[in-house]
Amino acid sequence: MYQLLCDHIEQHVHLTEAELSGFTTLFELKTVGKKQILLKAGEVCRFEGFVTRGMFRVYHIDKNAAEQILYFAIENWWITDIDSFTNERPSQLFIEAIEDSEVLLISKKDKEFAYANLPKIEKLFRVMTQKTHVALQRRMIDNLGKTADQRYAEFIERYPQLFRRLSNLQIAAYLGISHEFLSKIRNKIAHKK
Amino acid sequence: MYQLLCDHIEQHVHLTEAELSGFTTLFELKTVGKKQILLKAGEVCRFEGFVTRGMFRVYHIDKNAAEQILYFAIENWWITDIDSFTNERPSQLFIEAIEDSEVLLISKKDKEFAYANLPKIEKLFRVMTQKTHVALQRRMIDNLGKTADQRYAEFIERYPQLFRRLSNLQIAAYLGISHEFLSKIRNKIAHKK
DNA sequence: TAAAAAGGTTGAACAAGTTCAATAAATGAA
DNA sequence: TTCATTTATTGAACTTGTTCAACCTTTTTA
Repeated sequence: MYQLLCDHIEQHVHLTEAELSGFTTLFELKTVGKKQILLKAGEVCRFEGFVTRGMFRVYHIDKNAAEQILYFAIENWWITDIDSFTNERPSQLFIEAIEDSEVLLISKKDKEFAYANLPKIEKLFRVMTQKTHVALQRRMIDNLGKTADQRYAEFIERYPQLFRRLSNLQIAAYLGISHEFLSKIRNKIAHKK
Repeated sequence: MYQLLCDHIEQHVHLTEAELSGFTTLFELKTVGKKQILLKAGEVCRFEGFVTRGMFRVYHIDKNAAEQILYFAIENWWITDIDSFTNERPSQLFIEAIEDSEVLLISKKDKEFAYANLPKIEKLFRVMTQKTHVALQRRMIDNLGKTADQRYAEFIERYPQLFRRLSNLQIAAYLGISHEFLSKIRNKIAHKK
């Protein structure tokens, strides 16, 4: 599973053997069963994680106990509450495995060590945060201007590999609609052809 | 107006006199009149800008000619289409001055020069992108789970300095609702007291 | 300073999305 | 396999938000 991480890094920056192993040895592998929770709202997020197997959801729970899903993460994606992790403040988010999963974890101290000693790692995370930000901007625009039907159709098209592995409950929480309404959208699509 | 930029940088990283002036001389001051457009969808965004006076909006226009506002930027905020700028691809966004404004612009080449020669600048932009990302995540969660009334109330509370300077048309496009509906929300609030 | 343009409000009819409750289907654990 | 739990579907009543058109106020500009 360290190979997945090495491949991922190589796609963004070029490190020497020594740099690469120096960085990857800062990570610790953790096995997480389905429905197990890695982070609870209220706790400080002590890790940044690279998913090597399975799938996670990062979500918020509001006063009405409704869940809003910020993102899903499968193999090769990162999970953390970036605000809680970097500023060491209590998180507003939950992170939960929705499949049996494996994740490589790095602590804040070790990440800062990497930033201080491996300038290319600073670049890696700057570029990754930028990419994530661009994706979130696009999603924001879609949410501001599009109907649930359109957002659902685009989700399927953009993330077919997530779509296949997710329940409609999860997708509805990601789209910001009730699962009943998603069911009605699906019915309409099925009968339209 | 270079002083504003220097102060802003100082809040995030500590640079020597030489580093600071080496970086800030890469910027060029531009005066932009109200309603003037800095970036049109379809063009490649050739600048990253630091606002020193006035106000901008960064927005998208969809197939129905409706506008979705991604963010506003007043003094001490940055404007760019980060995707178009870094990857040199056609933008999907517009950037327009909504007041008479002044902005300090840096080109991609000069920004890369800064990244290569001033490692602290890489950190500056990583930290800023992270902050922006955290704010957008919170806004995303609000959009997924809250009604327009709640989003409007929170906008006023969180950004009173923007609220005072913005028309309801702009705020509606930011909240993702019609301006007529925003008007009805305002009416309801006014008569509730 | 008049005219035009832009911004704001209101109401009525409509469309999009929620809630609740009932039921069915799929999955998981014993 | 069986029972319990989770997930998905459907309908009816309701709430939230849109659209369009009319009208009024404020700001800009010739």
